[in-house]
Parts: sequence; structure tokens; C-alpha cells
Amino acid sequence: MNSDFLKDLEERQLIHQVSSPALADALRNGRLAGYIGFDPSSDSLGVGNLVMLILLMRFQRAGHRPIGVVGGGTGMIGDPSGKTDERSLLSREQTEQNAAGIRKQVERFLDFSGPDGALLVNNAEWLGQLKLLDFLRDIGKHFSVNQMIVRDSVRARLAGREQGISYTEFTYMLLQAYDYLELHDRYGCTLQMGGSDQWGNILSGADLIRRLRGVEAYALTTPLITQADGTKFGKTEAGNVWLDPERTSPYQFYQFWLNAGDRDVVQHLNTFTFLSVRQIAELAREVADAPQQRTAQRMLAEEVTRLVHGPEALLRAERATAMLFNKDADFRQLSEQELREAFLDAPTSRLAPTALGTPDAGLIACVADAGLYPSRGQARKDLPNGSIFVNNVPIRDSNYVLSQADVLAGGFILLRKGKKHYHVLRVAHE
RNA sequence: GGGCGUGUGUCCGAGUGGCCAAAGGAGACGGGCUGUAAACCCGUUGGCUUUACGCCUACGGUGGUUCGAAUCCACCCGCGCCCA
Repeated sequence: MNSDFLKDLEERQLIHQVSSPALADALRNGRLAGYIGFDPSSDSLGVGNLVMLILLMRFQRAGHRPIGVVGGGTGMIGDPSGKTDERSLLSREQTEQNAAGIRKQVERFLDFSGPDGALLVNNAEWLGQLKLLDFLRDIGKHFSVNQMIVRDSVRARLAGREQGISYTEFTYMLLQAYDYLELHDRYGCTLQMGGSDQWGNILSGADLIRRLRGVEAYALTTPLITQADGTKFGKTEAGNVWLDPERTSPYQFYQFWLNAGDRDVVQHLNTFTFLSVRQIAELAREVADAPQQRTAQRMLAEEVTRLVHGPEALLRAERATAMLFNKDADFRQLSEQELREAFLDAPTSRLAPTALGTPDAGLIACVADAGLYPSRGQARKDLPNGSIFVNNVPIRDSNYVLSQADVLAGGFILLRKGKKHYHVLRVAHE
């Protein structure tokens, strides 16, 4: 066993709070079981959750036993932490479906082999069995409402003029505490990790274990991922960045990381890659010396895309990037094969060959129907700015009609809005 | 259960009978600069079309008053505060 885990996290500045200095010794002296929970509020995890996934991987690599917990039970209630509004409840079916999706994703990141391999459980297993009266007597009795209401997540809602907090959400923290207790009893789990917003929830569980079992259980939280420009991490124009390739294509995923700001990229490297601290320091120097090269961003995008989507997807994303952002690229010169590769990930729709040259192939209509624009009116207004491209050529004629002359090798027409929004029209029959 | 308040476009927020598709801000999108960055500047931001002082849909819901309602009335729903 080694103590590298905490040290590594420290060097990477991934520690926000730790419940006790004794954790370092515990980690050094033995093999711990530690858990992180994943909330099934969607059927896919986003890049924000990736921090936690990778944290579990680091934990496992350091010689400990990671436990992933899918919150199929707690997801029925909703965690009020960090939320300003009462959440609307997801249906039972929706929660189950989401939990299944998340389970599949978490699986891919951990090593389950061996008797001491990683574990993946769903807290609906035990929360679903709870009897209200038993729960109130055995667990509820150990919680002081006085303490509960001073918790940030609760106080914010209590103080808010707009929104209160329902009894349901108020109870959430007890359930998460109970999870920790259950995992302790089942697997000897004595560490729970999470984002800094989970601090209170985690401590509640640790307290419960100490009171009921007389065992010290630990809490460790990571700092919130911030972005220098103050925007929220994990979003793009298109919305959330998901791990599910169906929702966020590997190309978009790669692009997301490639676009990391200079001031954020080092933090991201520390958080999302397994590159050594020394390598990262080297990259940090490159950011300072030659920011326009974006060496660090490239490395980040490469590492994370490979981890999440695999080497082939990474290769495709890199090729597509090379082609799409080559200003001089003449799409007419590209072979069908090259086009296919570059646009594999781009949204595609079909255009009937018979429509070419007719009003049905009007550029404004096509670009709006393709989803590049929410409405024709908006497309019409943007077009004069030179924001709409056909095969990489800006079109300023709002009456432009796509014709046979626009069709590239393989029957493609490439529509583009702005700098980086592509759409492929496949000219083909049904 | 009672009293008071509140509900506007993606969000915040003005508007208290016509001049309102609705001020202002934020966000978002597009353009410029640049490094597919940040900052900054400019434009757009309900939908449709023959882009027009045009049509449609919109100010929690349903009805009503009125020539005319986001604005007035009634009831309902959500939310908050206070009382029980």
C-alpha cells in the first residue's frame, strides 16, 4: 500500500477538504474501500462527473478499492445541494432508466476483476427496502434538525424569498448518510469522496457511522471546477458535454477540451489526465511561452478523448479537426473517403436529388431545416454577415439555391454556420 | 384553513386599459480582431412569409368587462411570507 493517493491529489490541487488528518495514515497503512455516488438525474454522465470517475480510478490505481454508487434510490428524492429550486421529481421509470445508463458508463472506467476489484452498486437496493418507522427510529433519531437547518444547502433555501424546500428534499441528506452507513456495513467502506458541494452530506454519513458503529469514516472533497471567465464548466453552445457519444460526438468532445482557455488548461490537465505533475509543469510552460500553439490543450483533448472514447475515436476526431480548421481547405479536392471521415460526427440529413435547383433547396430553408438555425428568419438575418457557408465558401445571396454544382464527392453538401457548426446534407433518395 | 403578496419572453426585470412582440440587463448566436482563446467592438435575439407601418402565437390557467387587456373583474393553479 502506499500513500501516493493523497499526495498525488494534493499536487494536483484536487483536495478541497479532508475530514481528518488521520486519513493519510489510514491510506498508507492499508487498503481502503472508498465510494463516490452518481446521481441519475440524466441517463448519461457529463464531463463534470468525469472528475469523480477519474478520482475513483486514481483511488484504484493507488491500491484501494473503489465503489461506484448509482443513486437509483436517492435519485427518487433529489439532492438539494447547490440547487436554488425545488426539483421536480423524476418518474420511477425515468430514474431506473437513467440509473441503468449511468451504471453502464461508470463500468467502463473501473477494473472489476479479482476478489477485491471495484464494485458498482445501486442504492435503490437498500433504500427501496426501508420502512419509514424503522428509518425514523434507527436513523432519524441521530439527526438534529437544529443542525440540519444550518446547513448551507438548506439555509439558502430557507432564506430564499422565492423558493422553500420540501420535506422530501430536506430528508435527502439522511438518505445519503444512510448510504454511507450501509456501504460501511457491507463492504467496510470508510471513505466517501465527492465534489465540495457534497461536504455536508458526506460528513452526515461519517458522523452516523461513528455514532452507530464507533468507527472513524472519512470524507474527502474536491474543489469545484472553475473557469477563468466565470462561465460554468462543462457546457458549450450546444449545451452540456456528455460522455455518451450519442449525445456528444467524440469530435465535439475533443473540440470541447481543445477549446479550454489558457488559464484553465493546467487545472484541467491536473484534474482530467493521468499525466505526471512534471509533464504538466512542462506543458504549463508551453502555455506561457507559446499560447498560440495550444500544445497543452491538444494534449488535454487527446488524453481525455482517448480515455473516454478510445483511440480510434480520437484519431477520427483529430483528423476531422485538421481538415475542418484548415482555412485553405478546398472541400472539392477531398476524396469521398476523406469527407466521410471528417464528417462522420457531424449531424447529417438527406436532401432529395430532385430538389436540387428548385425552391426546396433554398439555402435559407436548408440551413434552418438542418438545425443550424432555430428559424428561417434568424438565418436570413445572419446570412448578410457572411455566416453561412456552403462547402467552406461564404454565401451572401439570400436567394441562393443549392444545385448539382454544390454536390461534392460521395454526394455530400457541407453546410456551415459560423466558425464551427457543420451539417452534412446527403444528396440521395430515400 | 385564514390574511397578505407574487407569477411577464432563455433568465433577471420594467410595464398598471390603446403608441406592447412588450424598456433595460444578462445570456446566447453571428461578424470583426486573434490563437478554433481571453478582453474589446459591432449586429441579431417569438414564429412565418412576397421582410411588410403584414399575418400568427405570446405576459400562470379559465372565463368575463371593454371598440380595445400583460394591464380591470371572478374563479382556479403554483410559489412565498405571516397567522392558525
